[in-house]
Amino acid sequence: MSAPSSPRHQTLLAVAVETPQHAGLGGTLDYLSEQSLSPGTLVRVPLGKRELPGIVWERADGPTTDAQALKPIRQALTALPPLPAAWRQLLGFAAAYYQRNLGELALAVLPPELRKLDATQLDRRLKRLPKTVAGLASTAATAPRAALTKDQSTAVDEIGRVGAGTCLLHGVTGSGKTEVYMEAAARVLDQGRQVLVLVPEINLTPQLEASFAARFTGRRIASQHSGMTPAQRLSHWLAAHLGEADLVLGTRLAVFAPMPRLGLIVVDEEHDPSFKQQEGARYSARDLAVYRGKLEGVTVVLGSATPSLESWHRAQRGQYTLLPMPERIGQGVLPSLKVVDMTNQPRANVGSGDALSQPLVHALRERLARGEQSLLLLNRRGYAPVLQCTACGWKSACPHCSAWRVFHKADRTLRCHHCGLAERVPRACPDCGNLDIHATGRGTERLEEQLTELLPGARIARIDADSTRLKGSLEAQLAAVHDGDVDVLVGTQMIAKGHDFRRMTLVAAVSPDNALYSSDFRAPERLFALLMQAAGRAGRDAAMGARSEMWVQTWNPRHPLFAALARHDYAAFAASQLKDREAAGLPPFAHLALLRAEAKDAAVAQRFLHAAAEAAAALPQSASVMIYPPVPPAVSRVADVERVQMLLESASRTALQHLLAALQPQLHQLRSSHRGLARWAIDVDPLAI
DNA sequence: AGCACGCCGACT
DNA sequence: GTCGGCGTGCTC
Repeated sequence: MSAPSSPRHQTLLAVAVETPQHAGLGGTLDYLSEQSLSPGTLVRVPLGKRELPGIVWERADGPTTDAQALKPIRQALTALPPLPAAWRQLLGFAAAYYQRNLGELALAVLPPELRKLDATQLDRRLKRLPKTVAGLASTAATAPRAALTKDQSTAVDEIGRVGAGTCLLHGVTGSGKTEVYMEAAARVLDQGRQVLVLVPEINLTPQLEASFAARFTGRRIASQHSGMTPAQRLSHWLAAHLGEADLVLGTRLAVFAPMPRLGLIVVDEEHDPSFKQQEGARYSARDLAVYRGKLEGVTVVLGSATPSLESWHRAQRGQYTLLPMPERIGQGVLPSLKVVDMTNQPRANVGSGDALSQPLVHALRERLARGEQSLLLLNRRGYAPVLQCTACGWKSACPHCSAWRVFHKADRTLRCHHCGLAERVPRACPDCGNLDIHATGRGTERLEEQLTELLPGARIARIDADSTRLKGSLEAQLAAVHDGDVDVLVGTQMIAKGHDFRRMTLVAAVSPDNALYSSDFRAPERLFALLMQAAGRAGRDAAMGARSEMWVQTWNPRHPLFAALARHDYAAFAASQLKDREAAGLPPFAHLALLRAEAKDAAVAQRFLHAAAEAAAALPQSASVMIYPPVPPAVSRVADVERVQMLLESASRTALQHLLAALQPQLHQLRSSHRGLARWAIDVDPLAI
């Protein structure tokens, strides 16, 4: 006869478990355990009929749930050192700030492979770890090191001096920011501490990895990005967590890598929108990096040639230490700006889809004759953004989205860039049978085609999301450009990032105007960053730098953005933008949150948000928060799902936070009274509104 | 979110 | 007679 649940002493544990927020289960769940486990311990717990991974958390002295009903944990994975207090604090803060369930976020940022393991499997992985860790040590030949410039060594000294604070390293392209990161990292590594480096995109990791590997021969470098295999992700993460890795390099999710000896955090290209997660928990890895720095008492270095206005503003107010590096290394000169006033160009030239003005074509021919390279930027892939029937006015609308389908000439398809629907392009108008369908506007494919006509014999290449779909093709195409096999390169913004083209003496923005008057309040900031970055592609070679040019074709030649760009004057641009933002009550002078709702029927989403607005307005916490009426976003329907969003705005971040926290439970309730609502989500500090 | 239970239509 | 549609409800 077996005694059911002997009165053995059972301790009460709070466990963070992956329960979606709409499950109505907040914070942590309570479980029983035979042994007392320290917070941060990975456990496996029963939830309903399932067994899920969880993390032991600090237990708030809340009401003790009916102890009889509590279930015991299934397993404690004590072979893994507990996730440190600083990590738990970071996750606790992030979950609260971005309005997500703690367990959902905490488990989501662990390597997916780790969540699946039981104690036995974990033991096995940990036994094998020393071997993988040994493989992390850089075996690259140590690169010869150039002496630091005065700006660089000043910056490095400042970073060392700042202690627990944030530095904004404002260095123009080519000023050698990477050298500063590495030198600052070297000092920290020499103290036996770890360094975390965040980059915006996977594409940029191999490059930086190579630089760090060459600078730190023998050091163990771990990576964290979504391009790794699950097994790699896990072993590199374990190396970070166990303090076996010296450097951790990765994309935004790396901000959550536990590092027991953390001594420095670097965020490269801190202005890059990729640091903001755009689905699920919409966190900003850059902002969390700053918070983590404070939490762990380590220096955070934010680097950019064109800082985000948020960071710049903080630097101006003395909250961040500004480290300016205005000079390019090796006599590199920034290219001079040529603004083509499109209002002065012959109509025939600009009317019918010709993207290029005569002066620009002339400049391209000059480069061609001299054997130099040119780069043309056009932020729209495909051949033409829309097809139109000349007889009845039919347009190539997507049946599932409120957007036009883009004409891709290469494979004769109409493609929706929102839902992915691709169909063969119709030979005649589907509505009236007219054979004359007109391609309106231009994308990179069409620009490439036009260049082929305008520059006979020139070797023209195109790099965009379509031309680089296959793995490794981006690298191959970039290599072709480097090897001089390309005269004119056409591409979207993806080529403006991080690649140096030594023989490039002309960079042109073909059609940047839409960003100037976009409804997206960050569009000018992004355009300026893109153009500065693109300009930085040219003129790195001192000999060629002198005749390097940045061209801009615009209908608004007097726009102050171009004046600032001509002087490469980020500070002036930022000042004027900040003035606009202040006048308009936008970040960094106000704090924003979006409440988004999705439904098959737009009216359902509308009603839900209206109810949410009423509920919010009735809360005492809404006192200093502006609640705007729900509106559809620019593209309101995607894949037959209608979207509506509501803006909340406040001068006080805390006030906004309090309102969101108070509103959340009400939103869960409202959901049940709004049948047909697909989902809702809160986006704190949204990039676009 | 999963994963149950639960109550109505076309098949071996 | 059962297999299975997804509506409703619960998970410490």
